[in-house]
Amino acid sequence: METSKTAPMPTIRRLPAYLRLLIEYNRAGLEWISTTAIAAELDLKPIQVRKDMSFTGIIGKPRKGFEVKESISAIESFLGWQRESKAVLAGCGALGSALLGYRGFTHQGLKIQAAFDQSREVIGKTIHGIPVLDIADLKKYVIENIVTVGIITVPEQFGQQVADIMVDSGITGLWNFSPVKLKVPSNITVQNEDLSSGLAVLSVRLGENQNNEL
Amino acid sequence: METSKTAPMPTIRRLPAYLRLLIEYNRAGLEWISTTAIAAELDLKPIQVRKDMSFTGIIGKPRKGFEVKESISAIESFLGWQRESKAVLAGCGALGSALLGYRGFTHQGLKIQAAFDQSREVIGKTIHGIPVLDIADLKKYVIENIVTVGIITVPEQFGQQVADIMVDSGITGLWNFSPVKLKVPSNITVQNEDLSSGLAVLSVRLGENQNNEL
DNA sequence: TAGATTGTTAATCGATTAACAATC
DNA sequence: TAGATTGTTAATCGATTAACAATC
Repeated sequence: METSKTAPMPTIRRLPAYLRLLIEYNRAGLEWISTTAIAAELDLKPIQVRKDMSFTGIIGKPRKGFEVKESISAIESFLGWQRESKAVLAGCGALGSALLGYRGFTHQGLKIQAAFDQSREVIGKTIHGIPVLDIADLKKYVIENIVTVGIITVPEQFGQQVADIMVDSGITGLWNFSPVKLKVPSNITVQNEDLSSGLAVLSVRLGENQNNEL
Repeated sequence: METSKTAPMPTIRRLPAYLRLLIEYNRAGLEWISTTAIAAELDLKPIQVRKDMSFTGIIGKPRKGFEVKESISAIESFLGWQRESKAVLAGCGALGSALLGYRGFTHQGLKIQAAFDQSREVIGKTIHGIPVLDIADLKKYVIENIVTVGIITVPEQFGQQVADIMVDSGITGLWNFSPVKLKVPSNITVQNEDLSSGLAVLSVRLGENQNNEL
């Protein structure tokens, strides 16, 4: 059976920006939004926004556009953000702590329930209201609490090790902020975040611009 | 004149990972590396690595591959990472502080010289060795120190305002971590980092896998 | 030599964009 | 009604991959 094809990754990556805008519109009391408006706001082409929206299954109305509230639900549901996934975070350094403090995740289907670290100095404490536990207890915690997502913010050299523990505990989704290519079984979903990629793009584009200005 | 075409963005985004691997190889005392090896390590196809490498201008040797040291220079030079760009960071919250603490930037052509904030509580202090100044003095500082890159880690509602100040000060590259579409003149390079995009991809892929397992 | 690896040209694949009829 | 906007099908564009001769 040929079900509706899964959305292209670039589409998936753009949806959160649409969602943010829709929520703003909703807060402002607006009931309809056109892809023309979304595109203008986000510096995209209307046709692209329309294509993207179509993947979520929502249907618009000629002349009016899309119902704001309905679109919010459609995107949230498409992304699986209406129901929360339980997550744990390993590595309470600067970046880990920053993520623990990010309140937006609650609206993005992610509930960070506990953080883990090696260091005596943070174990037992609380960061932004989230308890920090001994990393030795991670497996037990994950099994008892049916955690599905693991966030990895440990230093590079511990990345693989922590991933192994998480996978071994039954976690199936890894959000990896360490600059290591993790080796995991094929049934595990890994999403890598790599700041250097973005910096590389910035650097190259800055260089190009400088040349153009000569 | 048709100079060598500029590299595709996906290529640029992959180069830092190659660079990291090459540096590891170099540290291990290895002198040559093949694209086959790079690909195996990073879970890519050799042909893709070869194509990517070709954009940096480096030339390999049949049967041996690429000279490690030479490749490091080639990528660093391609990315413009051998000479440092001066940067300032605005917004010393959790994320901003985390970035200030990231030591890797020095090898990636980025020198964060100063941080700026609104809050009396942090102004005058130092975060990871970097002085925090009053955001009111940003313009003066940027002009005096010929800063070219601005890192934006302020809360959403201040993003545009801070970008305006930076652009007004003469900064030409913005690395934007606030989830706002910045409106800036066309000669300004903006690189947006958006955590929600990555989370969206993770969520969707996790959802797909769950379905497959039923 | 044999064979691993390179660099280049061509084919394929997938995402974006254009075109346009349908709708209110 | 006129015209803005939708949804869909087709064309274009750009990145990835395949094919293969050249090299050491």
